[in-house]
Amino acid sequence: MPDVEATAGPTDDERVVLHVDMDCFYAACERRREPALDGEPVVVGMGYEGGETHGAVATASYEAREHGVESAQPISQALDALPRIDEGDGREDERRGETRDCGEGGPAGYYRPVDMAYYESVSGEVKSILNEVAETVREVSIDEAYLDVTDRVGWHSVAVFARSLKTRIDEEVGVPASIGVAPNMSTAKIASDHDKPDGLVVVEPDEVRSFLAPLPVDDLHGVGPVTARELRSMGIETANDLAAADQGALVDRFGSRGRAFHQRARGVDPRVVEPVGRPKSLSSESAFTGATDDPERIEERLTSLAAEVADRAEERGALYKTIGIKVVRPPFDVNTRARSLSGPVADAELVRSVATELVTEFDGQRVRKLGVRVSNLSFAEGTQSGLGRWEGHESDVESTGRSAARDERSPSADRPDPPDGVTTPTLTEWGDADGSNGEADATRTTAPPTETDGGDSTTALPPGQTTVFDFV
DNA sequence: TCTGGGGTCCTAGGACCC
DNA sequence: TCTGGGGTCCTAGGACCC
Repeated sequence: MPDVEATAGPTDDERVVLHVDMDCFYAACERRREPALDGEPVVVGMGYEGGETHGAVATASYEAREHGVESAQPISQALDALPRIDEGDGREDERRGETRDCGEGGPAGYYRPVDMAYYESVSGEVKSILNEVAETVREVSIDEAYLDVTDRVGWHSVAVFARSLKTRIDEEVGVPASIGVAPNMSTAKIASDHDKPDGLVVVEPDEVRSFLAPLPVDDLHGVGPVTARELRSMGIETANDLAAADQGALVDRFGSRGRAFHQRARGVDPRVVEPVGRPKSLSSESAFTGATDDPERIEERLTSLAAEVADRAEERGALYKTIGIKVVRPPFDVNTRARSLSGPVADAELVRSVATELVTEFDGQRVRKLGVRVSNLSFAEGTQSGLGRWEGHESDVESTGRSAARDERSPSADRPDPPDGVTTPTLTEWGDADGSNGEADATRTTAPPTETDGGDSTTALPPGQTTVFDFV
């Protein structure tokens, strides 16, 4: 986070920031394609399949929330609070108890599994409207974005502007949004949340302090249950208390976050609205139905997670230098292990083999959830097809001398072997905006690849043969 | 409360280098 | 053998967000 002093450009008072937050987005999407759900309690479950009881609540409509269904709640618990409506599709017959017929009286709701592909497409429609009305848009998540409209709208007309944006999203896309307007991101975010659903709250610069003052500290972005509890133990209950607290004491207790809390409680947030950059990591995880210590199930699951992650990295043109796993043991013991390579790679088989090796530490232990993650990402300047090409990059070898790991997937049949003693560049450009990735390895070298020429892809490797690779 | 999945950022200690 | 201090990278864990 930049320092206040270090931030160039307009001061807080001069910026006009919108936070657009879709209301119960997943449920709204389900309603868009199934209008019969309008006005009904709708629960969208993650890791949930129709008729089942496992998984967790991703989104509950306000009607469902009224009956005690909450976000992140286990589906089994949601079903206790709000039984499932029997939709007569036959799936319900196998289940016991939780279903209630519509006519039976008592509240009941519609349950749907998450359909990310569909929600992404709806989100894309919303985001294209946002990008039309503002020059700077930061897409925070599938259902949330910040807009800086300082150059387009003044405080006198921003309410009208926001109102018409809401209407446009509703009419053109068919999902409701709440909007908060304020001189900075932190306050705009709180404002959008302040009158949900279908809210519109404008906090002008001279109202910021009084708007924030009475709010409980939990309402601040970045203050979760743990921090809120600690703040309360310091006698700090509201944003006003936090604003009045000694910043030094907050920093002592919360480190760098302490200063941000203090500032935001005072309505100061130096962050500038800018588009999100490249991802920093990619991961896939998956829970077992009940814990398992069966090595085959674990291996199998790990293999498919590794393939998923490698696929997604490839789609995005990402190379990774670190491969890691996550192992969650009952009751909820989270363990992570990671290993860094000597250079960035894009190699699905390597992800699998490293993940498999890392998980051996947990052999014989019961596992409830597994994850695979790649991090330390770097990106090719152009497309993935530019990776691993040797021709024409001799000069790069000299200038970068980089320890690029060999890219097993790259076409190599017609590629001349690199000269002895130099490394194979996997990228023509190492453009990382901040130079934080890769550059540090510039002086290190790795022996040229010695493994067999795998032909055109890793599939040419015999089963069980892993890539020859030296770890740091 | 029997807890899903995909991320970000921060911290702390250790290895290693100069 | 014991003494620094600065810097970077790596790993593991944790809080938080949607």
